Amino acid sequence: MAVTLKQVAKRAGVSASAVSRTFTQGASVSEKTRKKVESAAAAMGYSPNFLARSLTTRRTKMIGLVSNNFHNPIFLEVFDLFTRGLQECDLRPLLVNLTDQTDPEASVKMLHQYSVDGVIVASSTLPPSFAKAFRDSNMPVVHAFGRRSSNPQVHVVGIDNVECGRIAGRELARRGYKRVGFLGGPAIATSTRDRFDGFIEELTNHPKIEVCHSFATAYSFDAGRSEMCRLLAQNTPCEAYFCGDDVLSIGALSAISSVGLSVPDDVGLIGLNDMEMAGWENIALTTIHQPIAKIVSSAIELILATLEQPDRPPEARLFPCHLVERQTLRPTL
Amino acid sequence: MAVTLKQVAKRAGVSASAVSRTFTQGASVSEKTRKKVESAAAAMGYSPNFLARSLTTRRTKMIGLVSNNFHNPIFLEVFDLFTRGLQECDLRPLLVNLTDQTDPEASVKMLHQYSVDGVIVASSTLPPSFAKAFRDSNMPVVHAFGRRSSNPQVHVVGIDNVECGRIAGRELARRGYKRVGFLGGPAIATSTRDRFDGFIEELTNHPKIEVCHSFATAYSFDAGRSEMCRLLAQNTPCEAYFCGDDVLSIGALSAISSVGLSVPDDVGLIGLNDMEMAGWENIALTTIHQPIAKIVSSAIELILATLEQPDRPPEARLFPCHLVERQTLRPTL
DNA sequence: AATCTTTTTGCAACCGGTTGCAAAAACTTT
DNA sequence: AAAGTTTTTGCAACCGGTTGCAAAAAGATT
Repeated sequence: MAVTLKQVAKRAGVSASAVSRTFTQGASVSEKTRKKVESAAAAMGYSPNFLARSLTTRRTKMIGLVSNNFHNPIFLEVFDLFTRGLQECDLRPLLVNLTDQTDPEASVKMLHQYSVDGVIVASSTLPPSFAKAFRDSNMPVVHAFGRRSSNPQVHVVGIDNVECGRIAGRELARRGYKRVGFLGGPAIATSTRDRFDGFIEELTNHPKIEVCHSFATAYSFDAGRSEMCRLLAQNTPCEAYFCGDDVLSIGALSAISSVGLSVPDDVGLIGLNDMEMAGWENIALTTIHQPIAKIVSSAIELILATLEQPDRPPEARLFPCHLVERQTLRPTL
Repeated sequence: MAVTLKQVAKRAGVSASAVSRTFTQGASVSEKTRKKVESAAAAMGYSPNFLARSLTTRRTKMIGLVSNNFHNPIFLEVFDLFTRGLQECDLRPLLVNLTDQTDPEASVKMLHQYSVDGVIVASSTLPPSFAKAFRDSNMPVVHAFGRRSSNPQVHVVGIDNVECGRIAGRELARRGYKRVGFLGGPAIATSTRDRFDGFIEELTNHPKIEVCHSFATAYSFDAGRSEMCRLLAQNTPCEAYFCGDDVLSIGALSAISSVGLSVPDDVGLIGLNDMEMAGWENIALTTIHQPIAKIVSSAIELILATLEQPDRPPEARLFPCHLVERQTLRPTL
C-alpha cells in the first residue's frame, strides 16, 4: 500500500541508494539527482519508513516514558512538558502506564523489544532499582523525580526531598506551631520517606515542638482526605500539617472544611509541588515549589546526552525548592 | 549488542525459521525443537525485535494517541484509561501532543512513518477534518470526544453535545432562573458550539428566560476565571451559567467567590464532564456527567475492530449523559 | 514392509530501508 | 589531452526478522 523507496527509485530513474541518500542528512548526492528524487517522491507521496530505517541505523528516536502517577494532576503538567520537550528534540514518547496489575519486568522487556533509544522513568514512588532494570537491559535511563541513591547507577533528576522536609519543618517552627504533623504519601514511596526524614531532622532542633506522623495510601485527593478525616477524629489533632504533596493537601483541606474547621485558623497546612491548582483562588495552598519544568527539561537534556555517549557516568541533578506563601498557614507570630 | 534470532538458532542447532516459529503464535513447531529453542533463548536472554517483525507482519501494535488537551485535568483520567486499556489489548500508545506550534500535518506524516496500526484522536476541540487526515493517509482512526459529522468519514465516540446543552438549559429553567448565561470554551471548538446550540434550542421553549453567552479562550481554569471576572464586572451578570466544561466552572467558581459573591445563592453554576475534582467537597460542582470510561473503552474496541476490518464503515457512538446534582445550583422552586 | 497422510523443517526470498566499497563521472591541475 | 583529485553513483551485503514452498521426517493405514 505505502510507497517504498524502490518505487521512487524506479520512477526517478536512479538507484535505491540515491533515494536513500536524498533522505539522509549529510549524505552525498548531486543537486541534479536530488531534484529528480524529490520530485518523484513528492509526486508519489513517499516518506521513508522510520522503523525499517532504524534497523540499520539503530536509532528509533522513540523514548519510553514510564510512569505510575496517573492520579496526581501535577502529572498532566509533567506529561505536557515531557511530550512537548521530546517532540522538540525530534523524539517520540512511547507511554507506559505502570499500574498495580502490570509487571514491571514486562515493561522493561517490552521497551527493549521496541528498541527505544532510551527510557525516562517519571515517578517519585518507584524505587531506584526499577530504573536500574532498564540500565541492565542496556537502555539509557533517566529517573525523573527519583531519589539519588548512595551508589548511583542511573541518572536522577529531581529535588532534594530531605531538604524539602527541612524547609517545611523550619517554616512550621517559625510560625510558632507547637504540635505539628507529617501527612505523607505511601509509606514505601522514596519521596515520602525522604521528606519525612528531613522534616523530623529539622524539628529535632526544636525540642519543644511535638511531632506526629501518618501516611496516606497514595498521592491522591481521596487518600489525603480520608487520612485527614481519621486524624481529625482523634483526640488531639495537630495544629498544622506538612502534607507530602499538594493533592494530598487539597484532600486534607476538604476534610478539614467538611468538619466545620477552618484553614489556617484551626489547622494549618503546607504542601509540596506548587501545582497549578495550588494557586487557584479557592484553594490558595501554601506550598513548597518544585521546579518541574526545569526537572523535565533537564531530564530530556540528560537523556539526549546519554544517547550520544552511552557510558556517561550516572549523574544526579537536584534542583532547589522554595516556599510559596498563600493562605493555608497562619502568619508568623 | 542485542541477541538476535540467528544467534539463538545457531546455539539451539536449528534453522532461523524454527526460532521464528517458536516465537510466533500458532506456527508449526514440534515440541522437541520448541524446547531446544526456548532454552537457548532463555540462556541468551533473547526476545524478538518487534520492529523488525513489523516489517513483514505489517503490524507494529503501536497506536498513535493524539491530543491537544494537556491543560484540562480530566485528560489525566483520559490518558490513564487509554494507556491501561491499550496495554490490556497488547497495544502501545505513541503519544502526540498537538500544541499551537506543531503542524497538524506533520503529525499525520510522523505517525505514518512510524507505521502505527491506528490512531486515536482524543480531543473535543479538533475538527473532524483533522481526524480525516489520518484516514486519508490510510490509517484506521477513531476520534474520541469528537463531533459526529453529517457525512461521517471517521469513527466518532463521544457524547451528544447538543443534547447536553439541552439538559443544561432544561435544568436551569426548571430551577426558575430568569436570566441565564452560556460560558463556553473556545468559540471554534466543535464541542462548545454544539453545547451552545442545544442550550439555546432548549431555552427557546422558555421565551421568558433571557439568555446571553460568551466564550473563554480555552478549556482551562484561567480562561474560565478571567471570563467570569469580565462577566461579573458587567452591569447585569446572569443568575446562573452553564459552563462548557468543569474546569471552566471551577475557574468561574473562583472568580465568583473572589468578588465576595456566593454560589449558589448569588450565582448558579452547572458544568460538564463530572471530572473527579468536581466531586471534591470544597468544589461540589453540579454538573453533567460524561461517561469517559465508556467512551475510552468503546474507542479502543472500535479501533481494534477496525484493525481487523479496515474498510468498516464509519460509525458514531454517542453515550447518554446525565445530571449530577451537587451544590452549585439553587434548589428547585 | 510398503504406501499414503500429516507434520515439521530449512531454504531462500522478502519486508523497507542503509552503507562500505569500488567504479564512474565530474572537476582540477599540469 | 593526459593525469590526478574529488565527488557521485550503483552494487551488493546487511539490519532482524517472517513466510511460501518443497523436501524430509514422522505417523497412520493397509
